[in-house]
Amino acid sequence: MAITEYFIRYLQRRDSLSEADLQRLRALKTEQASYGPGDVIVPFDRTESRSCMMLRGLSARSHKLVGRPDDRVITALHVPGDFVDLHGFVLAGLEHAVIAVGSAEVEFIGHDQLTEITENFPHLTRLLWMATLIDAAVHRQWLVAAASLRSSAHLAHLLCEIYTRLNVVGAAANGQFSLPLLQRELADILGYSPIHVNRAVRDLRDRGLLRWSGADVTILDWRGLATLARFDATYLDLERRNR
Amino acid sequence: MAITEYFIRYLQRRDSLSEADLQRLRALKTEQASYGPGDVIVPFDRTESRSCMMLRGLSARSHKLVGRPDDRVITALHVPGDFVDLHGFVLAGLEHAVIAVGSAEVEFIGHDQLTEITENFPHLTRLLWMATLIDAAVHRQWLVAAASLRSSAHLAHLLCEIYTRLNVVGAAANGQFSLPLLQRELADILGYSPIHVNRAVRDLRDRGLLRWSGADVTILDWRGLATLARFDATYLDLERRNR
DNA sequence: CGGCAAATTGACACATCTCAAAGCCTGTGG
DNA sequence: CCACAGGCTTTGAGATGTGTCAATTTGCCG
Repeated sequence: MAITEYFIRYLQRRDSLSEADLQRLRALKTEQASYGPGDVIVPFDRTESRSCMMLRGLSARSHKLVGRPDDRVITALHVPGDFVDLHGFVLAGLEHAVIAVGSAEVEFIGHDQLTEITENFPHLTRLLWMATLIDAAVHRQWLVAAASLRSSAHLAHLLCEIYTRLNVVGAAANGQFSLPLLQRELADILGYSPIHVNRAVRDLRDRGLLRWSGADVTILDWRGLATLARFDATYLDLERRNR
Repeated sequence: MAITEYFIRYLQRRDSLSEADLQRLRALKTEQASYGPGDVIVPFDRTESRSCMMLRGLSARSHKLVGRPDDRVITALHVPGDFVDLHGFVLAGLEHAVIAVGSAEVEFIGHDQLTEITENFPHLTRLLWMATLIDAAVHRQWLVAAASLRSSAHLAHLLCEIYTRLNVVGAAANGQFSLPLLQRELADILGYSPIHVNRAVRDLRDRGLLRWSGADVTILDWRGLATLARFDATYLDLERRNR
């Protein structure tokens, strides 16, 4: 069972891979698994011995709140090609759970293989490190968005980012993509109430920026959406360079 | 000029360092520099060839907003021992500036030395990686706080975190620490207006949770403050383990 | 057709922002 | 030692953004 080609595209968009790096990646032993909407992919647990990568669909990092079992906060979304909980390999474990958004497929990679890569493949190690740092840059951008954008613009920013990330790995084009997020889940991501998310969605529709029915989103006016969101993709680090 | 002992304490709190690792760290060639309040330590620039570590004081990651030159958002605070822009080594550069909060001293480390570490010191490499991942966990926690806490509790969470991080490296004790942040800067961190920050500070004072005058903060009721903020230090990954 | 979950809408309460003004501290020059 | 200036902090009042609750509509699936 070979590692997803999405991840290789993700890396090749940012650096070139040597033949040895490519072979090492393709030789990874993985286990595949499928999940339905809301299923827990990686439980909140600090003893996991493998990390997972998205193959198909979306996943989210879901934080429980102490003393409020009904509420949760989603701090990240992951698209195909993302190495979702790579950080669980270096840290003592996860401080949150990873759940499926819509139906999803993932591949698990044992931490022993990652340790081996850090011992023998320094360049590949830096690229894995890079992947976790891009996640961190996304976190920072979400903080910037949360602090500086009102609801519609904040939602618009999320949509610009997700579309761009899907587009990078070839999972979306022509402004169209599938976003199987409930408005309740969007609320957990943006930090608003579900009702307010609804108003933001309607606002973007009323402005003629997009069409959105069920899970199908079509961006009608990219320029307008990106301007409203003050979106600038620099933080996704899409330059190709030696690392 | 030797690397800061703070960083070694930071690492030793989370893993044990071999004699070889310690020697490599202490042999790092560094350049030291001092800054006054508000000075730019690392400009917004994608061509920096060295990374900096906090020696004394605080620094912040400051994001400019497109089209709003007067506003900015601060997405991270760094205390002594933090390897502030280590991620600039692996990424194409920074998407933000690093500025001094109060007066500060830092040490710069050339990226060539970091590359050399990734080639020859896999365990040390994983620890550097870990440091950047703890920063990412802090970002996530800030997102959780922003989405789930109201102003006073949100401010309380920041104070609990900064005190804990200062305490870990031995830069604060007995609930007392120096926080040379203007209320305007606190506003840029929390995503509130300076006026609202002021009301939050007053609220914490009125509840008898802390004393705060100028840059001097004394936490009078840690339990109360942590409860209000729903603070749980797990995300700072303070367990000692092999990585 | 019926039933359920999600999406949508309206009305009102609460949180936070903005603008304006007053009070406080500190450094400087007389 | 005092007077002053400037920046920061503090306070007040009204405008805007967002949350909550309740009800209705929509869309999917049995």
